[in-house]
Parts: sequence; structure tokens; C-alpha cells
Amino acid sequence: MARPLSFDRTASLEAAMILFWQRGYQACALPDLLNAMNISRSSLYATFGDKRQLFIECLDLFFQRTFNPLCQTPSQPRETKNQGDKNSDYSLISIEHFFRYTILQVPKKRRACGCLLVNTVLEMAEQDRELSALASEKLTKVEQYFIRCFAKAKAGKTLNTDASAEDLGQLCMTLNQGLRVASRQGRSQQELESILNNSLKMLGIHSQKENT
Amino acid sequence: MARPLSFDRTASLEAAMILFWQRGYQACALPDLLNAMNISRSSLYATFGDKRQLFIECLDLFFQRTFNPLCQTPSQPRETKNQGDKNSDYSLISIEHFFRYTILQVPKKRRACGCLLVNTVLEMAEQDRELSALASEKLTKVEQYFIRCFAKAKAGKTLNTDASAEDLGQLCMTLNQGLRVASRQGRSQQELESILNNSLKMLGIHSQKENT
DNA sequence: ATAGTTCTGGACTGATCAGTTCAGAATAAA
DNA sequence: TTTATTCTGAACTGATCAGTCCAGAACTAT
Repeated sequence: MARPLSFDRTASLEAAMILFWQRGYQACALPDLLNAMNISRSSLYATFGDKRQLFIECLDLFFQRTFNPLCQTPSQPRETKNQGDKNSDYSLISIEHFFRYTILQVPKKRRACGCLLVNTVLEMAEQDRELSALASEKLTKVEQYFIRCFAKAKAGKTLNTDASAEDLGQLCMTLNQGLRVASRQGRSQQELESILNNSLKMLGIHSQKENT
Repeated sequence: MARPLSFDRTASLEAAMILFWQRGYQACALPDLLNAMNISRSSLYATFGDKRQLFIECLDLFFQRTFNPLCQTPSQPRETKNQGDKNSDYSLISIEHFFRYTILQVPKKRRACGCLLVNTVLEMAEQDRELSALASEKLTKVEQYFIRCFAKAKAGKTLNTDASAEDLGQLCMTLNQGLRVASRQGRSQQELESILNNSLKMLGIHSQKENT
């Protein structure tokens, strides 16, 4: 009945996410965002509320994009789209795939952004507790998935260790966070791959790719 | 011959460092800094140049405060003050002491700040490469010290592993960065201690305190 | 074509930012 | 006390910030 939106909502949202990911929340000025999203000021406020609400949507989108490849291993492709939680196999392979996929198999520019959730936790910790907590909760969900993976691997005798699944998952998240810092530090693909291989080895995840 | 400064330069610098540590570079507005440092606007510009130069001095100060406890283990207290590099023993105990000292034996408020260097690397990565690189270099110095510690431990048969000292040091730094993220996430003392113990165990550093 | 609705560019708001300036207060030496 | 020097409070600069507003453009359904 009336004029339709002249832009693709999700495309604009993704553009905003990428800019926030690169620069952080505070350093993204509205004109930069509008330019990247290719929409006008009024449209942003009409469609997304304000800068903060837009950012929250970006956190959600980023989480989906991060969590899905973790639940959906390449061997088990597209079937369980909904939650990605019920039918997945929680295997250690999915953890390895997650790291390799999100750190190595990614263009250099993206890799150097680190992780939006980690970046947000640090940036907003004293600035906006709610945003920081939001990002933190999402990281916790990932950690819980790690824990389930280790628990299943231990139960299935795939993994032989005296450490508890909780401890392993926690450590896995600690290494993950450290790796994201290293990524944003601008370390080279080789360095990151080396750190990653050593991390996986240490967690008892023996890579297929490096055993040759 | 003339009026002396009405404030203690180093005390003001430390106050600025703490504020930057808590809030990050961008979120520290000049009025907040002036208030914390208890000096006037003109004095700040006369004494420290500008906000950016002040921040650089704060990075240096933070590095000193972080690196010294690493070089000076409690067993080897105050003698080697100058560089802390020549005479130190590079033992694994110094690594353990470093972590326990800077993460656990610290008031809650400080712990929740994480690490100024890590925070800065992330915040300034796309904002001010030079500042980010400055913080990054300091982290690299710490990593190199880790590596020397592991090398010496391996040579002295204190540590038995097939991993190289370089890999161990790199991993140690990855865990360190992950722990600082976890700290700023606001995790409890217990959680951090658990992660820390598991990290040390994984690196082959067997704590005295948890063997009871 | 017309009418009805929705979208959007650009101007505007008041607040805040980092950095500059300078008159006058404060000090030390004479 | 006077003088020379230095420090400092407060006002000012121009730029930029997030968010508001509205007149007019753009589109659909009739």
C-alpha cells in the first residue's frame, strides 16, 4: 500500500556488524555506519531504534554466524538448522573444525578483527555493563557447547584424560579468547596456525591435518 | 627560581593509568582524567603533552608494574632492580608467581580490569595502529621472557616435555591473554583460580599450592 | 492520474569532545 | 617588598557526537 524500504534490512545489518567488528562500538560514528549500511539517518532510527539497539542486533547476528559452524560440522551439513543443538554429535572434530574454520579459513582482514564478542566484553566492561554481559553470555553458551563436546568424547572413549569435561571446556574457551586476542594483534596466519595446533594438541584433540 | 608544580607527577600518572585501565582510552574524557589526576587542564598539557602521549606513558608504567613481578620472584627479592633481566633465574616458579600475583592476589576491582596491554591491543587495533602496536610489543617482551623460562627449565630437566620452549611460551601467552579476558568478564576468584590451575598444569607447571 | 501512505535527505538540537589561550595567582630569589 | 618566573583556573575554539524533525520525494493500490 505504500513505498517499500529501499534497502535490504539484513544486508544493512550485516554491514553494520562488520563495521562494529572492525572498529568497536564507540569508534563507529553514525555517519560511518550510515555510509557502510548505505541507508539514511532517519531510516536507521526508524528501522533499528538507535545505535545501541542496532549493536545488540549485531551481537545476535555475530553469535549465530559463530555458533552455527560449531554445531554443524562439515560431515553433517545442513539438516539441523533450527537449534543446531539437538541432533549434533558434540564431537571433538566439531571443535577443531570451529577453530580452523573461524581463524584460518577466513580472509586476512576478517581474521585481524578477532571476535566481536571478545572485543565487546573488553570494550564495554566498564562502559555499559549490560552490553558487556550480553556478549559474555553468548561466550558462555559457546563454552557450554565445548563442555558437552568433551563430555561426549570422554564417554565415548575418544578422549583419554583425567581432567573433567568442565575443566577442559573452560580451558578451551580460555585458549579461544587468547587466540582471538592474538588474531586482532595482527599475528600471521602461520603463527596463529602454530598456536592453534599446539592448543588443540594440549586439549587432547589430535589434528588429522598435521599427522599427515 | 619560580613556582613549583603543585602536584606529584608520578602520582598523577598512576591515577591516569588506573583510569585508562578501567575504562579504556576512548572512554576516558579529559574532565574525568583531570579529576582523577587532580590537576588542571593546562597542567596536563604542559606536563604530559596531550592525551595520547599521556596514554603512552601509562602503557610504559603499566608494563614496568607487570614485568617486574615476573622477573623478581619472591625467593629472589629486591636485589636486581635495574633490568630484572640479567640476574633472574627464568624459573617456572617465576611464571607461576607472576600469574598468581597479578590475577589472584589483587583486589577484586583491579582484577576486573584485565590487562591494560591486552585491552589496548583490542581497542586500538583499527583506531590507532601505533598505540596498538606499542602495547603489542610489550606483550611480546613478556612472551619472550616466558620462552626463556621454559628453555631454562627444559635445559635443567625441571620440565620434561617434547614441546619446544617457543611453543610453550607462545601457548603460555595465549593462556595469559585468555585469562585477562576472563578477568575483565568479571569471573569470580574461584573460577579464575580453577582456570589458572588447569592452565599451569597443562603447561607442565605443577603448582606447589594445590598439591597440599 | 489520483490519493494515501511510507520512506528519506538534510537541516537542526544540545551536549561533549580535545586542545588553546591568557590573565592573574603563587612561589622563590633578590 | 620587589621582581622574575612559572603554574593554573576558567573561558573559549571549532569539530563532532547521537538523536530529532519535517517537508517533500517515492511508491502502491485504486
